[in-house]
Amino acid sequence: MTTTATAPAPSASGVYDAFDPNCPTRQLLDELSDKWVCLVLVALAAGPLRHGELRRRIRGVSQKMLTQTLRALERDGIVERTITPSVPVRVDYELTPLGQSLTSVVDAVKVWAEAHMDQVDAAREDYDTRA
Amino acid sequence: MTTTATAPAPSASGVYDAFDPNCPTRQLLDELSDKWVCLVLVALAAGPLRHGELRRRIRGVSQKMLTQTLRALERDGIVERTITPSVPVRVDYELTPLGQSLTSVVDAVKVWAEAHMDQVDAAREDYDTRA
DNA sequence: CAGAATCCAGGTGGATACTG
DNA sequence: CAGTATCCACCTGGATTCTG
Repeated sequence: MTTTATAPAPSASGVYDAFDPNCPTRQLLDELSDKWVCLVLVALAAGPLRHGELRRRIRGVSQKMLTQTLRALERDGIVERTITPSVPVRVDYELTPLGQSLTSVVDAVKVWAEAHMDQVDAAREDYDTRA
Repeated sequence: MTTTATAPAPSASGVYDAFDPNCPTRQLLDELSDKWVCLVLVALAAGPLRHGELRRRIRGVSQKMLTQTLRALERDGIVERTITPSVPVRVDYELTPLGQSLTSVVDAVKVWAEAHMDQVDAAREDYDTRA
């Protein structure tokens, strides 16, 4: 054996399956299935942004959640953090190539939500009135 | 005015924007950005499944979360629930056309996670050792 | 401006037991 | 089998305060 000391390998081979609760992809899927992750990535799709710019773009995120989300994404190699040691420190975040591939995927979820909101609303109304 | 009694319209027009914390799509995005939603939809992509079959497929879901997830999806018009009043009641769940369009989208997230797990792992190791 | 640290209310979700 | 109802431990995440 070379790697995996604690993490139980997908299935001894190289096959990952998120349906398996012990597969590491299950945890990754959970991490990516997040409102903030989606919004952060989509916001960065247009280009690098500073911490404050992101907060202004994604209205409603607390500073804590934004930092937390960015840290996790940075650790996963999805986002890159660049520090410019100027007087007030300047920190920029931008998508890595890996991050760009993920962004196009999660962006679709956001787009879907915005595109089908009306249908969903109609369905809810129908469901609720039907009791 | 015709509809929207309580919900604040997107922006008086028909433009939805999940970046707006008051836009209903923000809440919808949050609802869809869920591990279980993703797994349930992908599981149903292959065809209708019963409650128990879903539980067996998505190992690790508690019965409570599965029911809760299915109810929300049903209300949103994404999943359809069919009851067959046999002796032990039979309940089948299947994707609606709306649900099918969403499934192809969230499936991509699951696929991405499974396809890039190695890269993410490598990035994490690098990040952690670099301290 | 970026972010680390604390405090803590409230939501999340698992386990368990019970109904039809 | 499908589903509801409770109980409750744990975690999430917002607000606040403080540092470089």
